[in-house]
Amino acid sequence: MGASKTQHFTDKQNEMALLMKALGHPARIAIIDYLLKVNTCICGDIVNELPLAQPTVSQHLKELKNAGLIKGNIEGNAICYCIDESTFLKFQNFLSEVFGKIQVQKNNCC
Amino acid sequence: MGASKTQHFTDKQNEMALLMKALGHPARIAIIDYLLKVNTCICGDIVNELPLAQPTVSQHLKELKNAGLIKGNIEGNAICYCIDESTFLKFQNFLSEVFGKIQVQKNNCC
DNA sequence: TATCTTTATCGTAATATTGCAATATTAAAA
DNA sequence: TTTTAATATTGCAATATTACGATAAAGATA
Repeated sequence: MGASKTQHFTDKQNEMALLMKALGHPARIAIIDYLLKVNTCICGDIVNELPLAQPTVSQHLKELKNAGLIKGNIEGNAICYCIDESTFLKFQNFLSEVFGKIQVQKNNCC
Repeated sequence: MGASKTQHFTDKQNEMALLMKALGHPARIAIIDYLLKVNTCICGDIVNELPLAQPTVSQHLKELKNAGLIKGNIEGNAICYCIDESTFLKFQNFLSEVFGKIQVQKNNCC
């Protein structure tokens, strides 16, 4: 089929999965890496940083934006992109719960 | 095309993306949630916990196993699955770096 | 205004993912 | 040995993703 049966899962599970999926491509990880490295908004040179054609980069940026992981504002004839910290913090909270449970995992037989 | 150009990205970026991708489906998040909830290995009732057919669940389990997020051992005529803590810890380390950089992000214009 | 620069969108091809019915596999139980 | 139970694999259809050339859109610049 190809379409996930999202209606059968909790909102939290779906939300978590969407964030993970948005980061589930090396180009999008690279974009986030870059935005973190420069530690500021980027108005213009993301395309040059990636080994992909401009339409492809634009598409990846769109997906990150849809997931709420980055923000983009029009800035003259360029677009200014940066990390959306609030979504990352929410993501971090999700993951803290998960990792917290892992710490106390016991009785493994595998 | 449909195939990612993984060769152009760093090993770390590709590794991170694969883990994210493996968790980028609500059914797989639900499987991890369940394994964490029961806090032990599960030999048998994962299929009943999910609103999906048995072959579909089996496929999701395979993907989680390929990504190293869960371990599975043959246990009689059942399979015993549990969280692979070492992979999650590696994942957590990756993410700690990312979230650490987010904390000090400044000069945002968006 | 005409041109340049930058980013987005459209269209399309190649490939991947999701889901399940049917079937296979494997070991326990009868 | 036959049956039962649990999980995996195969095969397929529907849909999604990835990538990019061509083109559009929109502001800057000459």
